[in-house]
Amino acid sequence: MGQSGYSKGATRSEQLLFLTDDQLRQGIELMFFAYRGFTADPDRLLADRQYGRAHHRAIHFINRRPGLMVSDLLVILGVTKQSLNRVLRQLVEDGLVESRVGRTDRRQRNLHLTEKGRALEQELSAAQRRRMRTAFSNAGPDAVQGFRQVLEQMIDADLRDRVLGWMDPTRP
Amino acid sequence: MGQSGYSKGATRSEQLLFLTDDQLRQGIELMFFAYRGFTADPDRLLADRQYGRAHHRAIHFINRRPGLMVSDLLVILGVTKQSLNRVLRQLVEDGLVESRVGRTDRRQRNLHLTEKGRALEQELSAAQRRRMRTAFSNAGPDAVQGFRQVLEQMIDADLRDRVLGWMDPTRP
DNA sequence: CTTGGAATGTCAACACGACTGACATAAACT
DNA sequence: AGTTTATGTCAGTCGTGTTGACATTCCAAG
Repeated sequence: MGQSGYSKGATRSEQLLFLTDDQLRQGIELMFFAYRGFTADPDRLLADRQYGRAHHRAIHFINRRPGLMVSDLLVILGVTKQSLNRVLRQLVEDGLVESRVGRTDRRQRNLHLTEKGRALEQELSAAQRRRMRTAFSNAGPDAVQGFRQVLEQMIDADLRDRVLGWMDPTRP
Repeated sequence: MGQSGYSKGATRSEQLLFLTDDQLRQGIELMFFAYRGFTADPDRLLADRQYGRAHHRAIHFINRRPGLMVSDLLVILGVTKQSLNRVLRQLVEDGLVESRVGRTDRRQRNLHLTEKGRALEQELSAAQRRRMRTAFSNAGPDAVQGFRQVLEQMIDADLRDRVLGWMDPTRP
């Protein structure tokens, strides 16, 4: 149960009620409105500093994996190097990110947050965690488990395994 | 249970494990990656026709509430009238949307999809539903219930009630 | 050692979708 | 008649994505 999905005692048509077009549409609209809320708090903080979501994403993942290479970040973010490079250049110029030449392969650049970068990261993620914590707390742990299961399934299949293992190393 | 959240027999610290910063961070990253997947299919279809997500959103909500006014759409989408107007003008010019003068108040414009507009809407929403259906199906109905609970809580509090009643009229 | 290719950076041009500010028009309300 | 509301429009700016072309650096294979 749980994993496979059906509550016991339901008829076949009742079992599939959660897959009606109307339920799916509500799920779609929920994703739209929830994502707006999800990004609202960091967006406000970023706007003050003339930054956008792209800067937030770069900062987030550099903080998560200090020393990661530009090429890794490109795969994670799914954008072109030109697009990422503009953001990265600003962050380096502004002293939030440090780009160190790789030790073994000196073509590579290892990215690190500076103290100033970590400070902004903390501010942004604290705001985002606050909303996530309230949502999780109000919904309860069982709901959180379901939330995770559905979102994992919504990720592109060819990215899913890579990304999930990356997010949580204690995984199959 | 469920609503209030705690599985019986768990200690207080176990009960709150789902609220650790690490769990919250994983939730945040999951939202990022899942939203990319969520928009990927429609994005491809839209790119072929030189449209973007803004067009999709307008088409979606005009289809959902035929005859809705521009001002309603502005509130739902949370953008400026200038931003919406550009998109709307294109859709009208391209013959996907019809803008009819209001019967009672002739300042208002009631928006409707044309046959051509409905055709594109169907194509876009079919692709998006396909992914949502697979995700729901793989995760199961209990997970879907949790998914909905968490996402509802993530919506801005001042929008939540309005939007939820709007999405599902069979609600408190 | 030379050559090929990978990793990275940069310049230019462009598209899109958001924003602000200012102004226009028509219709409704008072 | 004057004000407010609903809508549309023009002009400018910004952040973020794209393609295409080209340069640099450096590892690795011929």
